Amino acid sequence: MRDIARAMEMEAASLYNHIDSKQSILNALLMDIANRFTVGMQQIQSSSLTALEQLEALIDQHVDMTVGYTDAISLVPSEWIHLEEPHLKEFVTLRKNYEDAFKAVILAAIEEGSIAEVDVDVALFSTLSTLRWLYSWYTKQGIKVELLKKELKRTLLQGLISSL
Amino acid sequence: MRDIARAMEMEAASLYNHIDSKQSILNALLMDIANRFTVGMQQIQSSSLTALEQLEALIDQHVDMTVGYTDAISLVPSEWIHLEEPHLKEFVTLRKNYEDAFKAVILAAIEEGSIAEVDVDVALFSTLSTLRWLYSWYTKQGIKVELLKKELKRTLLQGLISSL
DNA sequence: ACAAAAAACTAACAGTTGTTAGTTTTGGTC
DNA sequence: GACCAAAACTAACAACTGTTAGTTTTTTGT
Repeated sequence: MRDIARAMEMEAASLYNHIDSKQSILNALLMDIANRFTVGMQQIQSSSLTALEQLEALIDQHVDMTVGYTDAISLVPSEWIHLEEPHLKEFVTLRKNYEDAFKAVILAAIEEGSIAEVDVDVALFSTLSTLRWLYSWYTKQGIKVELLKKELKRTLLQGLISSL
Repeated sequence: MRDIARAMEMEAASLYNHIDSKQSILNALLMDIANRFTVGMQQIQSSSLTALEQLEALIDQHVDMTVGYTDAISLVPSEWIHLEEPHLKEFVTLRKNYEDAFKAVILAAIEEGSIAEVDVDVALFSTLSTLRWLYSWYTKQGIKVELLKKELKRTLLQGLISSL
């Protein structure tokens, strides 16, 4: 809290005119991110895109979120564990729902024949690992957003796309 | 330190009959992992395997390390940042060398024509993201090691393997 | 059985943590 | 210019952190 205060050029105690607690900051940041991903997933689900196009849209969404909310998104891989109840349960539920929906899109893509019959759980884990860690990597690179989206879709999907 | 002591059924102060400091524990764990990966990379590099086979051997090595040293390996993605100098520099150097060697294998695989002409940096980042986060995922699954290796190689490489 | 070494213990330290209470300053409205 | 709320301040709290000093207990080798 004293680090945050110094960055805002005030005393630590003054922060409490604006926030309830340190916990509430973590919660606000994580919930904002979780809600944005949830809304984005709903929009993609209710679209008329093919499953493969939905997969591409999901990758694009992760890139946009990473570029637009880099700092908050850096909390997602590890820091969510420090949430306290009931916020922890709430966050884990949102994340589980998102993963289930993501998995359903991969399954639909297999069924429509646009990607190979891979192990869905391994594919989901592998894809999300890359997308969740993007924030730590893309800042070091001088890569343009559109190129990043293109190369990421190529790397993540080309492997999945059936070579039949 | 008091948590560690409780797990070892002793007082926190008693730990210092066995270790120098909390820092030294982090350093010992991370250096052991870093050295094992470095040695493994050297063995693979000096083998007579093709570049593609070397890539497969690297994936197998990550799986073996993840299963064999799950706890210590969980420190690698995020906790290394808390190392103090000179250990921090030492660790970062070992990691950079490993990444460079990994990248060289991907490049060699492209040159020998066994994988597609992908963006090497994106492919390296994507592959290492998955392999580094494996520890957090595989314990939740009841998956057998050999199956995990097979499916992981399929997911990570099939995407790379040229469909010509 | 005894001396020496190893490893446990109690007690306490100095520094850091998130936070509260009470007070003073700032900035906008009548 | 007075008034009031918002937001800064100072001072301090209780809990927790890694670690040390000094002491007692346990283990080991002769």
